[in-house]
Amino acid sequence: MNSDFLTKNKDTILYGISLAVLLFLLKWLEIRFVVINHAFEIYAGIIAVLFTALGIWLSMKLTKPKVQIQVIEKEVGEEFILNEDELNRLGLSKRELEVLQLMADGLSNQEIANKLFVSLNTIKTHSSKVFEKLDVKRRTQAIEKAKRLSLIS
Amino acid sequence: MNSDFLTKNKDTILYGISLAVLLFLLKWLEIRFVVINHAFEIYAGIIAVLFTALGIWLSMKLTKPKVQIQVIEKEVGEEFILNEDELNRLGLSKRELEVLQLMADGLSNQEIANKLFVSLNTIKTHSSKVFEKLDVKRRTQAIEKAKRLSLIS
DNA sequence: GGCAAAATCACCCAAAAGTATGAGCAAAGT
DNA sequence: ACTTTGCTCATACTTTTGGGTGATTTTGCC
Repeated sequence: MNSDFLTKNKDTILYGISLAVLLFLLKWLEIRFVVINHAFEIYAGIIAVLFTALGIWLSMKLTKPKVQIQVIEKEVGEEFILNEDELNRLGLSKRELEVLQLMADGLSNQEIANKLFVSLNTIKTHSSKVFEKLDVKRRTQAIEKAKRLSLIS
Repeated sequence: MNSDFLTKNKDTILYGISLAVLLFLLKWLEIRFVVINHAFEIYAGIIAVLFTALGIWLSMKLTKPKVQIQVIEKEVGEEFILNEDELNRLGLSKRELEVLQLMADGLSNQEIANKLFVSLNTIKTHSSKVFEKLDVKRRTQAIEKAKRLSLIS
């Protein structure tokens, strides 16, 4: 309760104390400059600066810092993530998957063979194994199914 | 350039003008209270309040609002939207596109012919036209390119 | 009606894809 | 040593795809 009061009115109390200090200073300077009358301008300038500083400090305490929230929307792409579960379930080997991906990229069997430094026969063998494991009849079916199951990109 | 200077130094100028006004006021009050010497406290209190207000106002101007950037990731859906521009550019007819889609679905030429109630020769003709317009050599290339260009789903 | 484009169809042929069968080799596991 | 798995390769054959040529019909626009 008591500490609530202090916390709640912290700024008010601080302002009050600051003002009291400054007013005391003002009074003290007033007494001095009533006596030494020719330095009146200096006295006035001092209180101006002091109270400006007080105002700045007070303002920073009173105003909550403005937080401007800027929202940026970032589109998340279609990044391909291999479906390892399905891959293991179907039992496709690394080589078979490799051939399947190149098939989907539009390469002919001979082109795939050239790219992988093997013979055309090897590619035909892998293709057959892929069709068997995917239970399809032709490459277009294999590609469609492999993309659907996230086996290839 | 001139307006740049004004915009950039807006706060400084305003502070300067405010200070000038207040100093003028201060000088004016100074002249009056030199004459009427017994109201010195009132004069001191006035400048205190005025410069406090100036400080508060200045502080609000000087502090920049904090900018907090919040990034929201937005998932791009899988919804197929036909790329009509590309379709028009390539000049694919409705029928050609239809055949291309069924090709990508994994159907053989004969199966496509059956589905569309036309002869195998018709499908072969449409295929050839599709390959020509897409500048590809085989169906796997046609499919890959058509998907890339959002012509088929 | 005339014209161009699209759709449909036929036929011939070559190339590519797909099937069937078999074999060899290396690595890993039992 | 034996078995299993994956990769590689060959041969013969069948099926499908794709290119070429040509024709007819339908559709849409002026």
